[in-house]
Amino acid sequence: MNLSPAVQKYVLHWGEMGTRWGTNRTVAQIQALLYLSPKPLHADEIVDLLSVARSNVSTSIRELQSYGLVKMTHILGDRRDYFESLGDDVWELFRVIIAQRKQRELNPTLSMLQKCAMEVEKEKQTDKVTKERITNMLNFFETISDWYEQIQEIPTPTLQKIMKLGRRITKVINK
Amino acid sequence: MNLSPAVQKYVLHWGEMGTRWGTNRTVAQIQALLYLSPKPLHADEIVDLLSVARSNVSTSIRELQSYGLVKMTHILGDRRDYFESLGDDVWELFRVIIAQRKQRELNPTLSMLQKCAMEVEKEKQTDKVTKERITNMLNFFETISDWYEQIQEIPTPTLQKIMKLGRRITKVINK
DNA sequence: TCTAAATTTCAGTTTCAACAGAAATGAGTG
DNA sequence: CACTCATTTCTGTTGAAACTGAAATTTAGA
Repeated sequence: MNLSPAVQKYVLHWGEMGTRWGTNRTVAQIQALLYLSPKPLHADEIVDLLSVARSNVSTSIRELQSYGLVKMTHILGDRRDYFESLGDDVWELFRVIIAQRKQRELNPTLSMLQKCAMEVEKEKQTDKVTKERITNMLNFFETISDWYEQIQEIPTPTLQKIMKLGRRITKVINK
Repeated sequence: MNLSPAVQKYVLHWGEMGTRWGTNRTVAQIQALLYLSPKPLHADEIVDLLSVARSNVSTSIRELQSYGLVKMTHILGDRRDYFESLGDDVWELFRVIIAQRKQRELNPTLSMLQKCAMEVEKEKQTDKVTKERITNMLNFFETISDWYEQIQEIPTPTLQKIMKLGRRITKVINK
């Protein structure tokens, strides 16, 4: 049981990048592996293919499931859990990632900014510029947060169109 | 020399989040501090305010400068370097961050995917589904990459409008 | 050119998350 | 209800990056 060179390259790279994307190597590798696999895999196959500890696979899969990136399936006459990735629509993956990022990278800051904006207003010694910048940042985070949420509801073909439009969107908007 | 409670909260939070945004705590804290400061600060002031080592400030500032987030200024009759953050337009900050992310989180994967897509075509033993998924992911990354680049060129007011529109953009697009 | 202030480089340490392996728990079968 | 296979939890280890403090370098002015 082993991986083709191209698949191996993909999985290893995905693992390395995983750290920059906010997860750890194993989680990213497993996601890559399941994404590329034409059939569901069970935990021991993953252990084999990636040479990581069984326990590590267990916790990583759990994380992926909690994100909604990986689903469990079963095979008749086999007690073991099998796993497969979302994959038929890459844009659906994108939405899941966006939701995750919002929750981990945006929401905490958003509520901090709200508190800070309140508090700083009462501070007489604080410079006007400082107050203004906190407000600006708050507005920015609110806008981005909303956008992240609305993205969720745009169906794939439309989303694709928007992205492909790129800056030509300017023409449409300014009408 | 000290920080008001609200500013302190902001800076500390920014530092914690920094790790999730792809930098380290000190870099993020300094960026926050300079963003909120109504006047440029020199290195020793930063050391004082954040209680970090002088050398740490030095390397962190360098990183921020390389991103284009922080500029150096001078004051007449003072040899020391003073630093200030971009801040008048939060959306300009956003563009810088986007450019950074593209370079670190997208470009490496984009070129990996291109290589993999080439290679995997030659692999006869590899499943059709696998090949397809690599291609899909490549297309996705190409689209997103383009989008990141085009975002750079959209002026702030337009960008703001687009974001505020959110999913109502659908109506405009589908015409 | 020399000196003192300012900055940067470097080597050692500290910190923290990722991971392995063992032990514990759970679940299906005879 | 025991036994076995599968999964999860827990604890200790490891490795990588962040950070400090000292030493080295650079820079501006006399």
